[in-house]
This record gives sequence, structure tokens and C-alpha cells, in this order.
Amino acid sequence: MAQLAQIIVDVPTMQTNQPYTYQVPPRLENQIQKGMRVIVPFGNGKRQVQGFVVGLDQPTKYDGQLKAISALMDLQPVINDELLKLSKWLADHTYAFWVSSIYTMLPNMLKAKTTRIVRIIDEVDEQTAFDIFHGKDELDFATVQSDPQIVSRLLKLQKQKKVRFEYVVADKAKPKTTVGIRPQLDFEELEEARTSLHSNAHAQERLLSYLQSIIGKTVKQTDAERVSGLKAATFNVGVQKGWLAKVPVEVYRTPHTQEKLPNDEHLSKPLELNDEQQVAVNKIDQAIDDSQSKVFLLEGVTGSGKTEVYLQSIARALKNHKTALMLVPEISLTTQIVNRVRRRFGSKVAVLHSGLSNGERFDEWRRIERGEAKVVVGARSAIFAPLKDLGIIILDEEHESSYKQDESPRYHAREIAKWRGKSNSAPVVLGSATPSLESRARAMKGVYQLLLLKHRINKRPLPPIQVVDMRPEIKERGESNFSRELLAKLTDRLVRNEQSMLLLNRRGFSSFMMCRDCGEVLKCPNCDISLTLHLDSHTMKCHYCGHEEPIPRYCPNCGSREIRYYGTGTEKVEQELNRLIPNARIIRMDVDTTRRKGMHEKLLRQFGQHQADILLGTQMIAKGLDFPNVTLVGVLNADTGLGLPDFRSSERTFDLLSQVSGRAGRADKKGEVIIQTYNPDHYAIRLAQKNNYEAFFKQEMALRRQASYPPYYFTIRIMASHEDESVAARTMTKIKQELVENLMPSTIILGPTPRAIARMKRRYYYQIVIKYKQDQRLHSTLQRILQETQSKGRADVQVSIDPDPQYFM
DNA sequence: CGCCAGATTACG
DNA sequence: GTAATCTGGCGA
Repeated sequence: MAQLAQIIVDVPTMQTNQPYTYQVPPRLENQIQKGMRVIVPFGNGKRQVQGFVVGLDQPTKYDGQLKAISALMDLQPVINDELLKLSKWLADHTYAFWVSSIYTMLPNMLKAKTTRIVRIIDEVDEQTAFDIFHGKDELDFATVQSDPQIVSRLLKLQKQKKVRFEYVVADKAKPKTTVGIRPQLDFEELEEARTSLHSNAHAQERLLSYLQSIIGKTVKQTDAERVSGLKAATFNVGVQKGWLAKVPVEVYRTPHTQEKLPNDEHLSKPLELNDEQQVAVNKIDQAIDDSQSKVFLLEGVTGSGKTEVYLQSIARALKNHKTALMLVPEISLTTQIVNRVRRRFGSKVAVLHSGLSNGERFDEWRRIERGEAKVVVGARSAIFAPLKDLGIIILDEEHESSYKQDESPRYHAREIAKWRGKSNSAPVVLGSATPSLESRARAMKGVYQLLLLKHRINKRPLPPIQVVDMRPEIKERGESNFSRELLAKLTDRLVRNEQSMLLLNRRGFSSFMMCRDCGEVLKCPNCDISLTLHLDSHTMKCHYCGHEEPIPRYCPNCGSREIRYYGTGTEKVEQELNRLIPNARIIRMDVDTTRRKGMHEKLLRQFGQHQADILLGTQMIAKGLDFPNVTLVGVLNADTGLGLPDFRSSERTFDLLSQVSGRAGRADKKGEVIIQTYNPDHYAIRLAQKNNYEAFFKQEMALRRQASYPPYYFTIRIMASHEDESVAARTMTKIKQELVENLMPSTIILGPTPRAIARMKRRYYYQIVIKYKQDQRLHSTLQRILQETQSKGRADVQVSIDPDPQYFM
């Protein structure tokens, strides 16, 4: 009885989203393992695809003819049992394909590239041979795929059996190698060679004694040259005489962050903890020692020393011969935090972030996978790092929405962290100055354990925050992004040779209406959510319930004509600033100026070296940056975020403002913060000004409860898109009907409504939002809806489900 | 009747 | 995702 293997093939569709059974040919029987990549035939033709072994020798109900695995792509599994199990769980919970889940856990290089080649197997007419094949007997199909005429000619030739389609599955995963030196003789033989040398062959003699010192080992030639002080030519003589061989040795593509760190005694050793930190560390250490998969919420204001708590907990895990995983938002993955971890734990640290090339990422991944790296610091996807025996998982800035992936599989790193914590019996630490309402609510219920750091380490008070009301400003001075207050302070800093940071809140770019006299934002009468301007239909629409009304000319609150849609760009602000303060040197940071790799770091370095007086940027400058010479932080438009049709808009505004105020006056100089707004009385702004998270939490929770939003309800978003708007709309109406028929009455179904950007990439988008507390049949109903809408190639409607959307736009 | 394009189905 | 198969419409 031949051995069987269950394979997930790399064909991401609903209908192939299940293991297929293959025979294992005898030659592969003692090599194959779960978690390896394989090449298998799939389909009627000669098609070959990559797949993953997800099971061996499981019984199959399939009684057709089984095909055999063509080849193994790996000598070792690329995905271990824990992650394989997680990939299945992830696929189920995010309504994603299993194979897509597996790929998100692996470096890109492990995704094989399949190429299709068209080969001539019989005489074809000269015209074709010349036009299409250019005189050769084969052709890469990808180069002609977009030309329907050529494609149909090729298909015709295929029917006549004059050409054949062939598949090549090419592994991209290639370790980088360099030249290595390996002795080919044993000690005595080398000694013998030495005695028979010419007496003035000093270099060769030195080479022989060097080789004697590395018997049985392979050394990189560059290292060998350095250690022995010999030249490359001498090694070549050694090869000719058969003393040594040159063999390839694998080297890691070390990311540029690996440069030598200044040796800072102070930072490489654990710092002394204050009482609150000590309590937190003790509690976490206890959980590490007892292998408890508890979740801690470490809530601490800016500068309260959360990072030191993380570092000492990591040290504890390492001491217990475990590993540690620390996630930080991509944007703050700049040198500061990473360097601190590397100073403390040295070469045990691997870093994973989006700035790595595929090769570098692959190599860091292999260092982790081989157990050479024990501590991993990285952004969202690092949560899948193949560390074994995790002792602790840390999510810094746990409230950050970048921990949620907004494409399939739509996972939240926080949920994955909890899964892996359970699976490894390891504690999870969620850290933040402004925890997400979800996490904080769980801490209040005792699901998480709350650890509070109330005091700043340096005992320095947070900088004073001044809120400037922009409404009278605009009335008296006309359109401007700068209040007199802010201008005066900026000029003052220039005189004192200190630096300033200006933040332009880009979220909610120009799509909502606000009154410049009273700050009123046009809201939906049913949902209490801002209406979105749709220029195509010249109406204001609610994304949640579909309510629609004409664009107002007068403010419905105060009757003013000064009602406008709102929004501005960094470039425009920079121009205005140049005009207002001509001698200020400005660095602008936004998507445009930081698109090129390394520009982000470069601009920050320049600012750090005081090559500019003002750093002007979007959200990206708000996080984790410490510039001792910055004494003024200005937020140009605190309330744009508030206009968004999103129940989390207040929370995000509060987070952002809190974050920003921590940026001023970090060192000895006193800092201050100015917040410009049209809504000076909004609770998110008022409470951020007072640094009062507690009050914000209470007030926001009350609103969420009243409107049935998280954390009181869970949300799910269903999206459907089609080239034809009516098809998308009709599909959604049908889905809605099915939901109403199957879900519990307590479950709230909103929509379908067109999305804010109703048409994207020539497709129309509609969405339904579901709010529920618990609903037994929800998961199976959604699963069935996906099956029905995707299986029957239903006229190209694309339906996707987000189990925990962070944005509703 | 045969051919073609578009829809449908199956992939182990 | 791809390719073979099915279906129905239309021209010969």
C-alpha cells in the first residue's frame, strides 16, 4: 500500500480550499514530512503547481485515481506543526483560503514561480513560427498572455497538437553563498607537504599551518585571508596542490540595520525599575515561570518606562531557555526601539520589517527558524515568526490599527498573539498609553490583567497643551492653516534655535462637510455618524444605513453659509509656511517624500542633526520619535479625523493627540503643544488636552454602548464588488435576505450601502455591516454565503468578509 | 449540422 | 487559477 499525503495546492479559490490526496512515490517515502513544499500535478493537462503537505497517511474518502507527487521542494519542513495548525485556524476565522494563510506566514521567497512555456512539437506554418515564436521552438506564455489574438492562435495550434503547454515550477528560495576554504588533507598529510616545501616558500608554509588549524571546518575565504594574513593567490596555489578545496558556504544577507552600535554601557544593562515597573515585571515573570498563557494589559503614560518592562521580561524568558517575540507598529520600527533591544540582547535578535529585501527577509527568517535568533522584533507579520518555545509575546502600542491586515487574510496581530500565547503556554503583554477600548474593557472585566504605570520615570510633567479655536481665526484673517498663536510660537522657536514639529492629520481627506462658524459636522439622522460627500451624485450619504440627502448650502445648526468640505495637503501647508516664515528650514514628511527606500530614516536623521527647524508631516511623525531639541509640537487640524464616518473616529483622535503631546520636551528643555481645531469642545480633544484617558474611556464606552458598537458588540463587514453596479447591489440584497433569515433577531444588520469610494478600479462596491453579541449560526451562514457567491463563478462578483474591520470606509 | 463563444464544472 | 466540457445560438 503506497503512502498517501494530503496536499493544499496553490490554487486560491473557494472550491480548491481543501486538502487533496496524493500518492507518495517510494523514492520520497522516507524524506517527506508534514510542512514541506511539494510539486504536484493538478488538473487535466500537464499543469504542475506548488503545494504544502498538511497531513500524511490520513484516510481519504476519495475513491478516484490518485496522482503521485512529482517532487519535494524542501529537505526540511518550511512550516512547523504549530504554525500549520495556526494557518488552518486563521483561514477559518478570517474567511481566507488556507493556502493564502500559509503564504502570509512565510517569506515571499518560498512562493514558487510557475511559468508556462509553449513548445512547438510539430511543424507549424512559417508565419506563426516567425511572428509568435521568433524562430525559436519555445515561448514564455506570460509574454503573449495579454494579446487575445495570439492566445487564440496558440489554442488552435494546441488542438491540432502542433504545440504543447509545459509548466515549470521554479523555486526562488536561494540562499546566498560565498567562497569557502576547506582542507582536503588530514593533519599528517599537511605536515608532510610542509616538510617537502622549498625553504623560501614562506607563504605556502603559513597556509599549511593555517589549514592544520581548521581541519574538518569550512571557513569563508575572506575570513581565512584576514586571520592568516595570506593573499588570495596563495589559496589558489593550495587548490592546485590539492591541499584545500573551494566550496560554497551559505551567508546571511544581513540587513543594513546590523551596523555596529555605539557601546553604551548604560543601555546594555537592565535599568533600575521604579515600584510600579517592578510590580509589572514581577507579575509577568511569574507567568513566564509558571508557563501561564495570561494576557496582561500594560497601561502606562508616555515616558513611564514600558520598554524597560518589556526588555526585562524578555530577559526572563531567555533565562528560562525560551524565546521572545516583540511587535511594534511598522512606523515606529525605526532605529530607536530596535537598537535598544539589540543593545540588550545582541546577536540573538532578528528584526523583521517592511524595509527588508526579499532576500534579507528570507535570511532573517531562516536564522529564526534554525534557532539562531531567540528574540524577534518586527511589525505585524512578524507575529508568525517561526520561534520555538515562546516564553513571552509583546505587542507595543497595542491600540494601533496597523496591527490589523486590511487584505485577506484579514487578521489582527493581537488575536494571533493570544492564539500563540495559548499554544506555547506563554503570557502576552499588550502595552499602550491609550489602550484600545476593546482591550481596556476586557481588562476591566478581568479577562486581561491590568498593570498600571502611572508615573513618568523622570518625574517630569507632560508638556502643557493649548487648544486653539480656529473659528474666530478664520473669520478675522481668512483661510489659513496657522493661527496667530502657533505662528508666534514657531517664530519664537526659530529665534531660540529650537525645533518644532507640525502634524497634519491626513485622515479624512476632504470628504465631509463642516461648518466653519460653529464646527457642526453633518451627520446621519439614523446612525449618528458623519455623512460622506459623494461628488458623483452630489449628495451626502451615510455609509452605514444608506441614508442620503442633498449637499447643504447652509449649516443646519446655525444657518451660516460658511459650510465647506474639509481637507488640505502637506504640500499646500509647506507653501503657506514658506510664505509666512520665509527663513525657516522645513523638512516635509509624507507618502510622497518618503516613498523611496531609506528616505524615512534619512529625513529623520537630518532633522535630528538640526538641519531643519520644522518637521512637517502626517501621522507618521507622531510615533516613537525622540528629538531632545524639539520644544514645540503643533497639530494643525485636530478634528479632521472626527469627521470620518467611523465609530472609532473619536478614539483615534484621542490616541493621536495623546501620542503627539508626548513628543515635546522629552529632554531637559520644557516643551509645549498647540492643538488647532474647529471643535474645541469635543470631548476627545478636551480630554486629550487634560491627558485624561480614564475619563475618555468612560465617556466613549457610554457612547459605544448606546449605539451598539464594540466593545459591546462585535462587527463584521461584508463587501461585494462588480463592474456593473446593479449586479453588486443585487448580490448584496440577496445576501442581506439570507442573513435576515438565518441570524438571530438580536443581531443587527446594516445596509447594504455603497462604499465611500463606491467605484474603485472600475468596480462598484457595496457593503453590509453586521453587529452581534453572539450568534451560533453566523459563522456557518457566512461560510455558506461565500460558497454560494464564489463557487459558481457567479458572473464575476467578488465577495469578501472582514471579521473585525478597523475602518468602515 | 457543426462551429463558436460563453458558462460551467472539476481539479486527488 | 486553468482547462476541459457543456450549452445554446447562429450561420452554412
